[in-house]
Amino acid sequence: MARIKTDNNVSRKEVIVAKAAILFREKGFKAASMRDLAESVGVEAASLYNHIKSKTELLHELCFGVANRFMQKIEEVEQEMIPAGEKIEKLLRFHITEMIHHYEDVYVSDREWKHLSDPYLSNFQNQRRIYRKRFAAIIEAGIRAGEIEPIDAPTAVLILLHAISGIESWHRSKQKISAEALETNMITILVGGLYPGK
Amino acid sequence: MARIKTDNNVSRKEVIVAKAAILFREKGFKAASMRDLAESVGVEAASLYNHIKSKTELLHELCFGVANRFMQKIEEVEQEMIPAGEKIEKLLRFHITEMIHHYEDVYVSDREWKHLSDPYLSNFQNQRRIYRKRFAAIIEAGIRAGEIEPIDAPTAVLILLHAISGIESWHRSKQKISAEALETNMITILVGGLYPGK
DNA sequence: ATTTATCGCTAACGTATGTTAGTTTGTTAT
DNA sequence: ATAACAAACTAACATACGTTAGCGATAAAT
Repeated sequence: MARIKTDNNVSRKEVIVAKAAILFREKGFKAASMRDLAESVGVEAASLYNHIKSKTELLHELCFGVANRFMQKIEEVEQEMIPAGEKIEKLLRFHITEMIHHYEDVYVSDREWKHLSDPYLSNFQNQRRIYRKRFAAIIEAGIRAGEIEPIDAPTAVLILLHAISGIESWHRSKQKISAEALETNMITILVGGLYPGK
Repeated sequence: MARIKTDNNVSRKEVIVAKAAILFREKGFKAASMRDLAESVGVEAASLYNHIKSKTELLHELCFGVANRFMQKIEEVEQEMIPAGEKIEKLLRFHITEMIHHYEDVYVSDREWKHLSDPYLSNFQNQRRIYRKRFAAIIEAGIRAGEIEPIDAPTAVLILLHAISGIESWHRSKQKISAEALETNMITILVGGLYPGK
């Protein structure tokens, strides 16, 4: 009987969640079946339920894991005593590296959260709305300080966050530029548009 | 027996496709059932098959409808004798208005094309790749002309296109700014980052 | 060595899904 | 009015899915 391999203090549940992230990204949450997941873990479907409560729990785990990391980061950045532009850049760089290094998790959280069910769904939507509002508040502070081009802050947030999700395509492409080059390019384009002049 | 209403030279199939777009956007392709669709059309599920061949055909219809419109536009723009910057702006404006006015179609085509099946799947992926290459070629021409900041063109394309898909959130939000204001804001931010100088 | 808890297996249930077959109703043309 | 066609219906199919129950095997604790 082939047990689930667990190295390095990684619980079997965490192994399953990690594999689920890959599968959910490839096929989408609905199209990925528990039997698919079981196969990729190397076990029968029913065996998964010794470690998890339901398929949706896997999605919870992924979505809130990601959401919490971003929420923690924005709280950290908010409290620094630096210009708004630098705060934005820090957040963007965090988004980019998260997208690069926790690719599957971020991707799934971004595109599949709709399949959460209440109360997790509303909870997640709330967290998202709050995050965006706080991000927009940073931009607005920058605008009031004359440091940033006077644009609609909520719109800017949407653009910035979605722009970064473009890394998805980069991640899958064969002939990629380096991660650092990618980050530099993105910051150039995105932050460039925010500053006044020219 | 309640027939499907068709005004204005709109075929019944087109009515179904339009309703499918709304449903696929709301729930995702996999999660949206033919029975859901039937209900939203006002008919029994089996009756749909008098007008369409399969559920996937609905997705074909949507994805290639959108892809063809974009392909046609880029061909038109390529042949104009204007600076690269203006070409880019024209394309971006087209993307934005498409996203605003054919919201459901564009959204579904963007997020659900994975569920196409071959040969349509590879076909669609090809069209997408070609479109992006041609878009990148315009940017590169602009860079060579010294008109645009020297950045990695494929990366820029990804960023620009994904940034526009942020309109999704705008579209659903309650307190929205006007469509024109949105377009202006997006162009400011996105094109601003492309030009050199600061 | 024996008990206990963990983990995997087989079998199966209930439900939902896409789709087909065959029939009936409504519309259009002669 | 009637024939012919389009479009709706009912019924059912095969399949796939998430999940549960119950049992055997392995590892951990005594």
